[in-house]
Amino acid sequence: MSSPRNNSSDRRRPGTVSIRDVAQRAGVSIATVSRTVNRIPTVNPELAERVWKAIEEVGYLPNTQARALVSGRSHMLGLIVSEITNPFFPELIQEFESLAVAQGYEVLIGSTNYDPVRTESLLRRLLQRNVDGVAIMTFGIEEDLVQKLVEREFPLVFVDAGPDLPNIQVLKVDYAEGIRQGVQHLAALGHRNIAFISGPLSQRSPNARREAFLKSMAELGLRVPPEHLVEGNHTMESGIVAMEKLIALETLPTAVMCSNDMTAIGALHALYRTTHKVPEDISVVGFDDIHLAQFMLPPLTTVQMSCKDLASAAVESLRACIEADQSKSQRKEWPIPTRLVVRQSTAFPRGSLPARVATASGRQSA
Amino acid sequence: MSSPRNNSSDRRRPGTVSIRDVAQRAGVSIATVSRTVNRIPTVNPELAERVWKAIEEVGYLPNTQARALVSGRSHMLGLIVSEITNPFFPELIQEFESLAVAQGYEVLIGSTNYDPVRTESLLRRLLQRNVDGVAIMTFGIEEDLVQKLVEREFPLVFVDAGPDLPNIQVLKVDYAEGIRQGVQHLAALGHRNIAFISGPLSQRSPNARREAFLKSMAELGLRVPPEHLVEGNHTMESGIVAMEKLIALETLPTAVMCSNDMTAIGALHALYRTTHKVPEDISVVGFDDIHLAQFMLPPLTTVQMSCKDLASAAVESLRACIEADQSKSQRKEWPIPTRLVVRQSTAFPRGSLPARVATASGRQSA
DNA sequence: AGCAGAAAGGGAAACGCTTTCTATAATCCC
DNA sequence: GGGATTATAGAAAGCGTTTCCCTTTCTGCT
Repeated sequence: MSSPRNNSSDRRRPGTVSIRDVAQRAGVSIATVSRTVNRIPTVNPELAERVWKAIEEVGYLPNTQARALVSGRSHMLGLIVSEITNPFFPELIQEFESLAVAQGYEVLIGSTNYDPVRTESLLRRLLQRNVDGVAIMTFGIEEDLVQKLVEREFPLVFVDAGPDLPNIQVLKVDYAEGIRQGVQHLAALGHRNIAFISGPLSQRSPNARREAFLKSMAELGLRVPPEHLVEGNHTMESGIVAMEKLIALETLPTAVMCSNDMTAIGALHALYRTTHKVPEDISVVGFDDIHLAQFMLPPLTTVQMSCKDLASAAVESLRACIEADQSKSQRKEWPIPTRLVVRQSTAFPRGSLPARVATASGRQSA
Repeated sequence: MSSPRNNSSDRRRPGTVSIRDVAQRAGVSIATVSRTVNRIPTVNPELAERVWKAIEEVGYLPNTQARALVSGRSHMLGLIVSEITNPFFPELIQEFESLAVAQGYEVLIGSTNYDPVRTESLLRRLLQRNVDGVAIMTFGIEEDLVQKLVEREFPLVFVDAGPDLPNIQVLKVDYAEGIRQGVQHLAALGHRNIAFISGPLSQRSPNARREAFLKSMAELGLRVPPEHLVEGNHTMESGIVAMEKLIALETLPTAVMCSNDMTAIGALHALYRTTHKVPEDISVVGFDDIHLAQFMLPPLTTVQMSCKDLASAAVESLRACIEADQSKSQRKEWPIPTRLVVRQSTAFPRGSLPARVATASGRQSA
């Protein structure tokens, strides 16, 4: 009882039981307990059983910090998003988290709110917490900032583009395909005047979306006057403002594509408030396919970018990177497909054939 | 160089620098470095400066795991919410996180999705990660489950009600006040037939909201027939379904209160699809005042429960609990006020004075 | 001058675990 | 049956910190 290191001692939080308590209870050494817990095959099955029983009895939970300290792996992943209040991201977080947990990782979440200062301190905090890897799913980030912080080989996954360092993976979203489908869908309905409300052009991904739009239009020989390209910031409010700008033009475009769904929802609101009817007066297409999109009035036609795909590629690439046995896993790119989901916010432009014939407007009672 | 423990040694992740590297560089012992970092006043200012310089030069970041191991504090807080995809919760998470970070805590987030199994494993994971405290902001949880897991004195904060254990704090949301304001607002407009769409009644908080509604109605001598009380589950989908049930009744109530905003938004959709006009045909009141509420069509009248209040009470109570020097901080209750925010989804019932006179319907162009 | 007490830095233990190394007992082969 | 091999368990060395305790050097007082 006077051993210098007796178990269940001094000032630990009451109820905390350590590996020593289990060892004592089972009458084995702590090494054996550790091996049992980690299912190392060299431990005698009978002994193992005794250990498990002891674990059960004393209610032992291995201390993750201690584990992390000795193994060098924290089994935590960082997840950085742009804005947690944009509904796209909670959906992404949910997927990411459940995949990560299934692989035995915990997730530390951070939202940059588009603020470089916040972003930097966020990343620093994550590094200090010894996360095993970070997914930066912000659709645009100051790269030098990252580069500065992560000179060491550190598992990192970006969306669209990242610095060219070892261990850095990139999820390449195929904006071109989904957006082309959207443009072609509108063109097929007869639209010629299609406007685009972009995200913040200081960032990479919003730019890529806009480029994809312009390219798709060019392919069809459709001109896009500069006043039909308005910049927003991916929030609903900015969608409202942007749409109001378009409404103020002499000639309203007959269709609008938006860089994300929240923008499209804002656009819908602006149109509704000014008694423009969607899709009769103007068609609207979003991007992301968030859950809310199908519940809009009318249900929103949008380009789907599956968070499932995004999340699973992110988790998978990080895991591969982390668990790779020093075999330098080459920087790898993971393609993320996109595709158009046609709902009821798009129809023939006014003046062509009656819209109702071709697409349900969704405004009648069921 | 052949010392058994030379710095920047073997298989640590390249770039990782420990307290020893700093000590060597500054020509002091690791104890001094530690004291410097922790700003213990007994270290000579000149020496401290040398140490800080060395820290800067080698790029030292203290290892949080090691710190946690020895100090017994992980400086992490758990935050459990019902459903991260319900927009109320990201708003709450954001507030909670920024307050926690300001206090030097990191946040581990979990979403139960109303699944007791998930909840249990979630809580277990958090305990295993040695979080210093957990905020269970789920508006309803199986209490025995918690009781079982948290027999030890462990800082925990609940919404509405929790088991009566030491170190357990409760945020008492004053549903009565906000809901009474809502009911009285409707009654003052002339409504007599007011329906209520509740949340899942298996949980505590939805129940409290419903009770508050019934009580407020009773105070005014207003009867609530059973068919005007319909149960949902706080999702938009359930709001749609619930509203459809009300619409199918022989006589539509003239107003509906909802247990949360997502339900109200669902109700709005159901009404819109069946060509009922809000607020002319029927008034709708929500609860929570999520960001989206003001962007509904019409902007939603709702009872505000400030996430700021909720988050700051949660963080503050946990912090107090954690940092209390064993002085048994009595179980404390923290009141959270609620209040009605009148927007444009409520008006005189049809048949009374013209609604437009008294309340802007918000449907005209600005 | 001599000593008490303070100031300040270093040595080393401890936190709870993993893992290597070593010791013992059991098994094998000729 | 004896030496060599193979299973299996324990001892102990860390992992990177904090902190207790001790030593050394001063300062001040009689």
